[in-house]
Amino acid sequence: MTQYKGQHHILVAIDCIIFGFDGKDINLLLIKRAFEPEKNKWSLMGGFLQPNETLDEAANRVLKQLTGLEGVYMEQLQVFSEIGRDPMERTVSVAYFALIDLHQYEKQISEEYHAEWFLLSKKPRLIFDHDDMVRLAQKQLRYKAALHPILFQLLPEKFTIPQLQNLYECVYDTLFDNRNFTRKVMSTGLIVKLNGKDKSGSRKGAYYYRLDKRTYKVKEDAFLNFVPKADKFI
Amino acid sequence: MTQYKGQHHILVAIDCIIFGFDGKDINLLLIKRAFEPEKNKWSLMGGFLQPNETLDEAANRVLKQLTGLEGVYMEQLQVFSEIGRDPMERTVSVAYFALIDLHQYEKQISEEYHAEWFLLSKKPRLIFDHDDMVRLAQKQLRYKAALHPILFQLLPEKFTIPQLQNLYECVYDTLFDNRNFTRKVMSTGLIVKLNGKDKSGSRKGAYYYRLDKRTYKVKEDAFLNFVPKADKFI
DNA sequence: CCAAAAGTGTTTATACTACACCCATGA
DNA sequence: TCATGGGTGTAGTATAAACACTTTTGG
Repeated sequence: MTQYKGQHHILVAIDCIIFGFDGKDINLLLIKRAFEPEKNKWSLMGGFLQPNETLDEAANRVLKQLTGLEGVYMEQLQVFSEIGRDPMERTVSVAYFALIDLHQYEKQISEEYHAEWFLLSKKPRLIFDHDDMVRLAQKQLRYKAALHPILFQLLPEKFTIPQLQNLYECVYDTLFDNRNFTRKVMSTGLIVKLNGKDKSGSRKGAYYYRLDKRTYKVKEDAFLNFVPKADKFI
Repeated sequence: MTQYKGQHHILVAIDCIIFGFDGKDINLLLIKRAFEPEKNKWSLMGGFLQPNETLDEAANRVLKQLTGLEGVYMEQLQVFSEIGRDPMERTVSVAYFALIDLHQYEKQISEEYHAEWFLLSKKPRLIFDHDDMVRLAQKQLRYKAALHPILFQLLPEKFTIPQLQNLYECVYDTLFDNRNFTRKVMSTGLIVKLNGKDKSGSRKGAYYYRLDKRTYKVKEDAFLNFVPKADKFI
């Protein structure tokens, strides 16, 4: 077989918006770009699509390079294709966003990229259109998390309800009633109480829970409602 | 400025899943592919991304070529990037889905593409991964329409409530209670009663309504609930 | 006057919201 | 013993669901 004649071939990149939760705040993993243009500026972790991989594979490859993690929650966000978005040459970039428990993050792996976690509220200005990508990812995170239980992906295996509520409060930048929140979460059957307690947050200690993976698979796509008046925040 | 060295440049295509509503059923606009490979097979309307346009612009260009319509509802769906998806050469394709009132469709424009409307339930097998694209678009249509009033895009300016309900019933392949449906739609303030009646569907006739564009702009992103137990259908 | 679709209200059940006190513990 | 965060219940309100009859009119 021959090729399509006279068509313009261009670079296809992927960029990953990597969100992490440190127990207190939402963070964003950024690198110092290693090559021109915009060398040494803060940037999302990215790369070019290779001939032998799909976009999902490319995104997972990039994520693994930076964090050492595999099997992470990740979804395609949107393609960015403004003509001058990369001043070097025409490049379209497929943005992915990923959610990880940042305590699983392996620092040594990322050091070769000069990676750093930034509070989402204090991130530096990024290169190209990466600020737009982050903004859109944040919006999508709020949208999706209002309907589906994806935020569990940001927590460790064992977590407490106050931690979970705090996470939701971070994402929506508001406070929820803890009685209503607990009741809603419990009513989904998504979490299972464990024996131990986490004593780091208080004298009394808060019970650990874990995800019920069976229920999670069933309810991943169901419409939930942990977030009162969710559409006000989106 | 020079270019990125040693990177693989590839073709970027766009493909449009165009949904229309004829008052009775959801339809899909397809063309007979005009060139090899898979010449004369049924296909989505598509094209290659040109150097001087963004993806959104490319999608709108393609849609206009085929239907003559501009300013149509359209959203980026997903990029398809399986390695062998186009046997001719590596191509990633950005799928868009569009919603149009098919009575506005200009037949003569499309004749040069041998375009035809197909009942969604009776569409032929399509080339490449276009069947996957249609399946995903259908899923996204159900998802989005369960939350946001996008289905109005499929109706003419003047429409009746029975028409609207019938449209929802088509999309979700189920029946709704007409009293509850009417009440919900009316309570949103999205539609305005007109004087005339549509007598084509019954002796008694059904009042025409139109969208209140001001309210529509405000509520486009709000979570609505025309669809009872929506998550059962997604 | 009859067939066929349009239009309209009420009751019940469920889900959501608001709200405040006691508990357990380590220092 | 006290300061701190964790855990729990109830009553009121709003929203959604289930349900059936009357209206209109062309033939």
